[in-house]
Amino acid sequence: MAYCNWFFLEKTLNTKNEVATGHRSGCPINLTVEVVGDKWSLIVVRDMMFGNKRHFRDLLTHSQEKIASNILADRLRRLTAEGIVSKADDPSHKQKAIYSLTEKGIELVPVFAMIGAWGSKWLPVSEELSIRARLLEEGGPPLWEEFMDDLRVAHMGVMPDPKKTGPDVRERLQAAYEAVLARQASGRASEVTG
Amino acid sequence: MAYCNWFFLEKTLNTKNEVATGHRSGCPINLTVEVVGDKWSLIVVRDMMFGNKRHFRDLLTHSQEKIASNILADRLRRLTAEGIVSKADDPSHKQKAIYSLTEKGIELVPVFAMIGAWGSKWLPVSEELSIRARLLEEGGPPLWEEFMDDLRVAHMGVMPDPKKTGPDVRERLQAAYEAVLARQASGRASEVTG
DNA sequence: CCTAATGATTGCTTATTGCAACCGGTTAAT
DNA sequence: ATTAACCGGTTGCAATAAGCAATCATTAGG
Repeated sequence: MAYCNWFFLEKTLNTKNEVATGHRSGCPINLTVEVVGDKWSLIVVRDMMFGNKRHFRDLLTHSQEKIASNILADRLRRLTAEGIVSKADDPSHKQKAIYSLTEKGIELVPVFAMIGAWGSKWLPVSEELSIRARLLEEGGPPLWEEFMDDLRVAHMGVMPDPKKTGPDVRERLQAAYEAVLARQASGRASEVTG
Repeated sequence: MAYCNWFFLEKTLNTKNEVATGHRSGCPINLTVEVVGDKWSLIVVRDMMFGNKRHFRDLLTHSQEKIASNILADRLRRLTAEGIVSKADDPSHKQKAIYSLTEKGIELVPVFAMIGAWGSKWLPVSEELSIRARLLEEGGPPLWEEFMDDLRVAHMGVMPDPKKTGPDVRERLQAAYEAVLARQASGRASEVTG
C-alpha cells in the first residue's frame, strides 16, 4: 500500500480505475478512508462493537457524541450497503430492526485497537476512557482474536467455543472501566470529605 | 476507549468535557476521528510517510486522489496545529516550506498498517497496490518499529543507527511494489504477443 | 383510549468540499 | 533585460454534507 506511487504508469491506472470503479484511487488507505473515513461511520461501528448497541434508537439516544438521526440513518444505510453491517427484523416489534456486524465489520477490531492506542497516547483522554485502549494494546493480537470470536458469536450467530468460560472481552473491558470509575469516585469522595 | 459507555455518570462527564475542551466526547476513538477522520488528512500523512512528499507542490501535484489546493492548505494547517506535522523553511528557495512528520505523526504507522491490511483484504485493490499492505502486515510490530526509526531519521533529524545498512523500509516496500509491476508488465506483454 | 416505541424522513440552516482561476513574490532560463 | 517557472497558498462560487428539531405512520403496552 501507500503505497500508491507517483509514476506515470500509475497516473494512467488511476484514470482507468476511477472510470471503472468510481474511486479516487485504488490504494487501500484511500479506499478504506472512502468507506469509513467520515466523521461518523467509525463512531457507529464503535458503538455496535464495544457498546453492544444494535438498534436505531439505542444508537441514537446513547450516542455520547449526539449523532443526528439523519446522519445515523445515512451511515447505517451506507455501512449496510458496504457489507460492514447487516440489518434484520427484530421479532420483538414489527418495525424494529437489529443491526449486526459482519465478518468484514468485525475485522475492523485491529484498526480500532491501533486508533485507540494512538488516541489515548496523544490526545486529551481521561484515565477511565483510556483504560480499555491500554488493555487492548497490551493484549495485542491474541486478545483481538478473542474479541473477534466473541463478536462472531454475538453478531453472526457463530456457535461459541464450549471450552470458553467466564466473561467475554467486552465485559472484561467494561469491568476494567468501571473499576477505574469506582476508584475515581472514592478518590473524589475523600477529596470532598478530606 | 470505546469505550465510552452509557452510564448516567458519563453523560455528565460528557457535558463537562465538551464545555472544557470543545470535543464531542473524550473517547480516544472519537478524539482521533476528530483529528484525522476526515476524507483528506490521512491521505496527506500517507503521502508524506510512504511517498516521501514534503513540499506543498509535491503533495498537490503528485496526489493520486487529486486533492484540491485549498483542502491541502487547510489540512496541512490543521495537522500542523495538532502537532502531527511540523513546518520549516526550506533553504533551497525563500518561499519554500518543508513539512515533516513529528513523533506524534510517525506513531500513526500502526494505524496505517491496520487500515491498509483491512482495506487490502476487503476492498477492491489491485495486487500491486496491496503488496505493501501485505508486507507491513506480515512484518508486524518489528517492521513498524524499524519503519518508524527510518522516519525519525528522515523527518526529525534523528541520527541513524550506524549498524543499520541497506535500503530503508520505505525503499523496500517500493521495491516490492515495482517488482509486482514488472511482473505484471511482462505478463501483459505476453498477453499482447499472444 | 392514550402513551410510548419504532426507524426513519423532512425542511431548513450552516459548514465543508471541490473547481479553477488567481495572487505577489522569488528564482531560473533565455 | 525579459520571460518562464516556481512558491505556497487564496479566492469566488457551486455543489454537497452535516446538524437541528420537528414530524410521520405504524406498532405495542397500559
